[in-house]
Amino acid sequence: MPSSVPSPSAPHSRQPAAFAEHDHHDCKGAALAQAERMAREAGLRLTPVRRRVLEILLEEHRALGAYEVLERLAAEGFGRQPPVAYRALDFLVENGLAHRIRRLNAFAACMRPGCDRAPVFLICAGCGALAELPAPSAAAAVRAAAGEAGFALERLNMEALGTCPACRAGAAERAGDKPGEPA
Amino acid sequence: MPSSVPSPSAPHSRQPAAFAEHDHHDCKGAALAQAERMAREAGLRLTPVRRRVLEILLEEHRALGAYEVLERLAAEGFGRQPPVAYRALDFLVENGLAHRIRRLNAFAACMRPGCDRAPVFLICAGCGALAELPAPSAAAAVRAAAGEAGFALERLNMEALGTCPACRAGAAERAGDKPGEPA
DNA sequence: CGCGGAGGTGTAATAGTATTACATAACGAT
DNA sequence: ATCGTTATGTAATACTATTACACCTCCGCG
Repeated sequence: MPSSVPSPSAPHSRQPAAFAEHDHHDCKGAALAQAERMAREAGLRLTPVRRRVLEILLEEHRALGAYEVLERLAAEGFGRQPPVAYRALDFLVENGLAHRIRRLNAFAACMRPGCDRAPVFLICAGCGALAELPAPSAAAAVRAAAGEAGFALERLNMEALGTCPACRAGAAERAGDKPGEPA
Repeated sequence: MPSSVPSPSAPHSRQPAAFAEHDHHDCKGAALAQAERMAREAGLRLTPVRRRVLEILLEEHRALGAYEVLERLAAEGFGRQPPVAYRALDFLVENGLAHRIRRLNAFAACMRPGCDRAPVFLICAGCGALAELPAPSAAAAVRAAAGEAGFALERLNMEALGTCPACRAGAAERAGDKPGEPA
């Protein structure tokens, strides 16, 4: 039951869904619908394996390893060899429906298919949650600096490790109930 | 002989050393000296293996896999098991003397020990050259966005894939001598 | 209808990257 | 000199990813 975190109020303004309470069934459905629309328009073949992999990735706001995905596929009657998972994952990444999180050797569904192609990924070291944060100004700054160096930029990946709001709150509690920054 | 690329003039203004002609012996020596100074000041133990690994990384402006490093270590009489390389590499990364390039599953010497802890890495898809580009404004933008989301950022990694000035020039030539953007 | 190509799915085998566990040796401070 | 700590070395293994090839299905075309 991913949508039942009962903490009462959202303490921060522009949190990605991954870090906030939300109706995950909706959030998942919306992303999937958007992916399907895109696929139809772009003439992509969202076959059963591919679609199922996307659903699997959408089930949680964290990154899954290829072998983790593969296990679930195998359990459902799909192939049980690594290429089955890798091919579907590569397809999704290639077409902007999923992201590869290199720091984790893992994959995550894209929460904004069609939007920002160079978001920042926030990885919580505490709970493993993964958020996709739009940061156009960061991407622009990189583009500018690269251009000045004469480098033709094709792909950009930004990944951050840290602590999500919930885990910060938890840590602060355990450290002695003063909600300021403990250390 | 890494310092003998005879192209006549530098066409761009603020190129990192990796993309420009330069005296590599100097560049290497400077980075090593700076690393040694830092180690002394911080009380780090830059042991023979560690120092040698740093030298190996400094030999070229590209990222080396752990096993590539290991091979050279083994050939020189150091241990021949993976942990030998990984431990030294981890030490260097941990202390800001090297970087892990996740897109390549590889490691590279830090060209500015003590400076920017969150540079952007430019990876040339053509020749494999790797440049470390300071981009404080990009890092700042990410920090700001993360902070707004209530995320306590600890580590940030930005990696870009593209084409370096030299490879662009080569490609343009092969495509028909018009130095503008071909496609 | 039968044929042929393209792309997709499946398997087997293997390559490449990284870690755990444990023994030994070097160092640094009493 | 001795003890705790840190570093080095090995063996074994876990985890991640790719290559090579067989089959099959879908589609367009004669």
